[in-house]
Amino acid sequence: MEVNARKPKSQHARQKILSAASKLFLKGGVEALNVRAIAKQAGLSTIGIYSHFQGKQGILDTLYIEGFEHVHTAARVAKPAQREDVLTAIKAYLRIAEEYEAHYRLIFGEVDAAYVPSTQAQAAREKAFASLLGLAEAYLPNDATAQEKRSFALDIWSLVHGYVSLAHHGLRDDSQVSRWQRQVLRAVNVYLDGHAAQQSKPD
Amino acid sequence: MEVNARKPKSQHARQKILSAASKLFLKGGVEALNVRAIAKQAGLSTIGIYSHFQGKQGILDTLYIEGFEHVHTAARVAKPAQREDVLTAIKAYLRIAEEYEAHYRLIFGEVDAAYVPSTQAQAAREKAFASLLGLAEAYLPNDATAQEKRSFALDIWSLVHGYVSLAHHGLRDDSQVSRWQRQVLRAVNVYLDGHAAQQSKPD
DNA sequence: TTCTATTTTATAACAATGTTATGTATAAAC
DNA sequence: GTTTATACATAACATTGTTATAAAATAGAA
Repeated sequence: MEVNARKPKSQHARQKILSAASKLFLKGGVEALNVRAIAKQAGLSTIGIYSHFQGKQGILDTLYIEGFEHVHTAARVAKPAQREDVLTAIKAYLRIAEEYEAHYRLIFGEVDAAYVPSTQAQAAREKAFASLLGLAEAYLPNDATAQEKRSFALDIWSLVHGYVSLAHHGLRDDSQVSRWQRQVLRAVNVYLDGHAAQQSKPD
Repeated sequence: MEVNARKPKSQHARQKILSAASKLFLKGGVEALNVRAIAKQAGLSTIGIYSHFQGKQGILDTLYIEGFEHVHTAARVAKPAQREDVLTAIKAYLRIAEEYEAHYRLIFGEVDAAYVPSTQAQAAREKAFASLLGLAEAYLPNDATAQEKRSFALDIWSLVHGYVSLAHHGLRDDSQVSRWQRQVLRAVNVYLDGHAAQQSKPD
């Protein structure tokens, strides 16, 4: 009676644990993620977290990777990109920051000062940044240097992430999310205006 | 033999505890702040943390207030302010973010997801933001609306804080602090160019 | 100064949470 | 089928914030 024989039974446990952790995380953030709660939600004991994920760190790393994968997805654009495409990517980014708030807080360290992402988790971050570089490449002129692309990507990311972070820490008044997003997009437009003015007058 | 009779004796203990906590915090960040370590550093038992500070939360709140007081100090400028003055304030902000990194991480939540600043601590944040509004007011034309000032302050703060936050989370390559700071200032200049262009063409 | 009330204090115990240890069960390899 | 490796439940451990208890110290009133 081996039903679903393609996946070893232990992978069922791994999936159960990850599914339980994700459910708790999406609903209650990282505070809801303690090994006893995860084990209970999965209908198992805590030891599986250690055998399958090497402990709580492994759970957090998995979620961290998911978080940056969302960022990666949002930032991807096709070449060439106009201003509207940049703004569309930023809207997607902001949507993810809202919809996956727990992930967002995890990837930007609002978790526990002791959490240090694993090497693999850090690779997910690099991949997400690479997609932002892709956005810069698609938007900037073909003769833009690597340094210019990098600077552009960092500028945009700083501005947008800065807004998200300030919102997380009490600097957003009671305005609606959509209004805050319009603020972000307006700020990015101001930046893009300044950037365009620089491009049109070579030093 | 009441030497230093102006300060009740219990205030000596309070000061000892705060001094011990600050010393640990500045050196080891929030991870170094556990009640047993603080008590040991102060040469007392842990109970004083509860009677004088109502627990660890009180210690964190006190340090959080210090953090935003540093921000407040950096952002203060005299009226009227030119671009150079804005850049000077940003440099001061970046210096503080570097020199008081533990404070900076505390005020932006890189501590423990369960830490929620007290009402008094949140007031320190509002005061710091008020000084950024003052910066906006000093820089913008006299007929700028409150909304314009607020937007400007948030834009600048988002951009600068965004850069600091990205640096905290692995997005700063191995470049020197001063080079990163030049990046921030360049980005702010791009933004200010865009902003100036908007000011000179009313919609 | 004495007495009373309040606050502070050291110490032990408790609660929560990540982790490890132990022995058993299951899965994989031969 | 036997042996080896992995997964598992459970209990115990280690750490850290907090509370409980009793005693000491301080502050305020008479």
